[in-house]
Amino acid sequence: MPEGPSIRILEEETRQFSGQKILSAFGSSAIDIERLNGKTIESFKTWGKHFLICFDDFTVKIHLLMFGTYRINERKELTPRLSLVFANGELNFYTCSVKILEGEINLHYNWYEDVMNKSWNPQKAKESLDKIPKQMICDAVLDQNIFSGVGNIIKNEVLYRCYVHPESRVGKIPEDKLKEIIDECSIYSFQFLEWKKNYELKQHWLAHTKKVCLRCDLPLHKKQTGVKKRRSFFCTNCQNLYQ
DNA sequence: AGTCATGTTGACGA
DNA sequence: CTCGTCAACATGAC
Repeated sequence: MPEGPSIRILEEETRQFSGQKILSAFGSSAIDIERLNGKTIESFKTWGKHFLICFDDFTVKIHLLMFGTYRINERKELTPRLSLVFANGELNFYTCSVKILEGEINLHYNWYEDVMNKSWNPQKAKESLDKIPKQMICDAVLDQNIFSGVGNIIKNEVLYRCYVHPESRVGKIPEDKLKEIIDECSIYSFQFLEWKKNYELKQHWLAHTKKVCLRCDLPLHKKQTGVKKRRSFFCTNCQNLYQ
C-alpha cells in the first residue's frame, strides 16, 4: 500500500473533510480517541509515509506500515483502528499505527526532507549523504530522514534508472551521480503518483520484481541488501558498483 | 495453499 | 550502554 506517493493520494482523497467537525470518533487505537470528538480538522498534511490529521493544538499521525488500508465513505468488516465521522461522510483506517503529536506540527517535522514536499531540498539531502560515506546507497535512499517517502519500490527503480548498484558505498559514488540519484528520488516519486492514480504503476516497473534486465537481457539479481536487508533487484552488468 | 512483501518499532541478548 | 537481530503487527497478491 504505502510509499510516499500513495499517501499523497490519500491526502487528496480526504480533502473533502478538511475544515469539517468530527461528529464521532471511535476505533481500536490505543490513543485517547475521545479527545477527537467535536474537534475541527484544520488540515491534512503528509510527510513521506506519514499521514497527518492536524488540529489546532495537536496532530494525529497515521502510518499504514506494510498492510494498512483505509476506506472513505464505506466500511470494511474489520474493526477500524480509527474512524472519523463527519456531516458529509466518514474516514476509516485499518491495521495502521496511530499516534498523537502534541503542539505545533512544524516542530515535529523537517518538511525539506520529504521528496514530494514543495520544500524538498536536494542540497540538504546531499549534505546528509556526505555524512554517511560508508553506508550502502540502498540503505541511504531508504533513510526517511534524508529521503522521506521513498520506499523499496522507488529505491529499486531509481538505482536502476541511474545505473548504480544498490551495494555501492555512498562515499564512493561520483558527485554528479549522487546528485542524479537525489533528483531522481523526487522525480520518480511524482511519476509513481501519476501512474498509481491511473492504476498502471506496475507496468512501468523496469527493475522491481523483474527477472531480466531490459537493457542487456541478462538475468537481474534479487538479493536482500544492506543493513536494512530489503530486497533489491539489479543488473550487475548495467549498474555500476562503486566501492 | 503457502510464501512473501510497498514498513517500522521495540524487546532482547551479546 | 550500544549494537545487531529479530519478533510482532496482520493483509492481500500471486
